[in-house]
Amino acid sequence: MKSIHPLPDPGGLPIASVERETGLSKDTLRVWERRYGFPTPTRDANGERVYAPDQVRRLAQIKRLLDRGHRPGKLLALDDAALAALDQVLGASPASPADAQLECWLERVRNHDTEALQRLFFQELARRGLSAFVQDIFAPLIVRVGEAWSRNEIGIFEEHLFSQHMERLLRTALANMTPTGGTPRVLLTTLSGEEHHLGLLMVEALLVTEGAEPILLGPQTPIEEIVRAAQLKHADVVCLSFSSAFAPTQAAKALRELRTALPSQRQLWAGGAGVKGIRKPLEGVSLVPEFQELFDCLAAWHQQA
Amino acid sequence: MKSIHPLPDPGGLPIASVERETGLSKDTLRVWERRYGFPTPTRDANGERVYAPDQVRRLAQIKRLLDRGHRPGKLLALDDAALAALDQVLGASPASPADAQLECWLERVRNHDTEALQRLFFQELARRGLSAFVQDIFAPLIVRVGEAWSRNEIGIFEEHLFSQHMERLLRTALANMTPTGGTPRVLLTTLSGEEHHLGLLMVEALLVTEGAEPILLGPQTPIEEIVRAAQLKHADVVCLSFSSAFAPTQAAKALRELRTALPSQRQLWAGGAGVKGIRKPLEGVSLVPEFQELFDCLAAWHQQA
DNA sequence: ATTTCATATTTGTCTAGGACAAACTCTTGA
DNA sequence: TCAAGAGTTTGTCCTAGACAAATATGAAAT
Repeated sequence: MKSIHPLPDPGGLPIASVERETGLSKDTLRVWERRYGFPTPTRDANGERVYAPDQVRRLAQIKRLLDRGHRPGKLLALDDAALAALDQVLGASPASPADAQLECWLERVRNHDTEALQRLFFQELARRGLSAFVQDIFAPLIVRVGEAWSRNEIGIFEEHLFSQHMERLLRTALANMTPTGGTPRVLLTTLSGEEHHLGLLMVEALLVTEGAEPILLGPQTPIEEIVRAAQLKHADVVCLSFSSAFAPTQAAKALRELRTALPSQRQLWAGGAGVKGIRKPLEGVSLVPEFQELFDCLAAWHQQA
Repeated sequence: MKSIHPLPDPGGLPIASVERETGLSKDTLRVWERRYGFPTPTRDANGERVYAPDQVRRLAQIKRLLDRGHRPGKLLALDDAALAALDQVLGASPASPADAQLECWLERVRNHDTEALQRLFFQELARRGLSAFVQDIFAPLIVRVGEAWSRNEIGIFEEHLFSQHMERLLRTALANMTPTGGTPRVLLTTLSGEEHHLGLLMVEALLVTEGAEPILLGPQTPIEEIVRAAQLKHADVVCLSFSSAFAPTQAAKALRELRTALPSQRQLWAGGAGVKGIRKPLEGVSLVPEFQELFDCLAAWHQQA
């Protein structure tokens, strides 16, 4: 019974922690080491791998690029500079008007200035409305914060404080809306193993503004229970959220399983960065990598009904 | 990238799915098979394990009993009947005056009647006030729901729906209070490995009603980040929450470590069912197994200041 | 009768390569 | 421009041994 968090004495992490932090399985971590010579964990007195924090961050960075479609063979051969360059390519993408604004938010996150964040939140919410706020500010901001963390620009504490504060604000905004009786009824949850739940809140916000009725189930529901919940709550649609940490092949597998277990008249939608890695379309499953497609799905549902 | 013959047979599951559904790691599943002769998966054309749905259900049941404190060696030797019997055992709780009322709430949870729960919530909140509501209704109710789940009286779905709904209601109630500027400033979080976060919300509610200023950091913060957060946010107190699922020895170890890493002028409080198993008092750490003690701690702080 | 310590058992996670099918890339031919 | 085939890359699964942390057991001491 090895302890789960072998208190990082020298600041190195054991393989289980690295799996949790990066979303790369233990098997993958070991096989990369064997094949590509990276990462290069040291060993503790017991012969077990100990990963340096720098390498963990690098693994997280590689994982992000992997999710964007790059291949391991290429990425693992690159050095820090080339990796950072690739990271910037997409990050600095279109110097969009909102870009400077996001940087402004990010600065507040870095300084853990919760009061300023709160002010910005209500200001932008009033200006844009909930739906546009979530799409233009909130979602990109979460991505940026994740990137900033993997680049070591902010710590776990800043990331947690940001998430917690944003969750509170978003829930406050949602509390004032009355979502009863709309259609379609959408069951919202994540699969076991997926911990990120801010995505669910964002989807809930969009659904509410579109007049649908979300049924928020919280994260980590086993497939069998999702099926039962959909039936008992008379859901028209089951919508799952996948973060980029969720392995696309696992996601596809689980979706296929769920699709066969679910009565065919209930639709199945899958959203989040985690579905971008699914290339082949799955029969009877609507993939919703971007929020925009969510509106298409809603429209299609209404037309069908 | 092994795929998993997704559903060739009517319902055998590959090991990865069983891991996801039961929460037992692949390693554990394999070593149980080796040691105890259970489970007994068949093999597909490819030599890979295929688990029968019945066995998966049984594994989930075993996992529940495991979390309740039973040991694998015993459980895996039992047959279906004995296992079911163990599931029922925990039954009779002491009949307290509020007992009938809690039973009434519980009935609503069983029927996933969210509207009735919402009505009850606001009714009781208005009658008792936030602080008494949390202590007399909310906290005991969470315990009951957990028990009901482990007795298999309710499913994961009902438990999730309840948690999610209660979290929303509690946050709504908290949103209307203005917690700025109070003392002491209390940093609220859980350690890595501890997922239950409703306890944090409850503590937040109590602190707010007492005029203190909670700083909610969300769950799963590593120790070094807690130290940094306490410093940067000028927290007077660091308060951690431990659910009963958290091993007491781990908790004690982590608390000792945190205590030495934290400047001595910052107090350290540890609350929740998980600290009840800590026998020895820890120097410089206030153990707060019940909410009542939280008020004592607050009073002591004010006196000292 | 309870606490404390030392010893024995139980139990989950780690290790090592080898193997293989699915996913992906690249070529070839219409 | 697309389709089919051949070749490469890549993640997950396999076996079986090892070991430390967690827990149980028994003996000695308060």
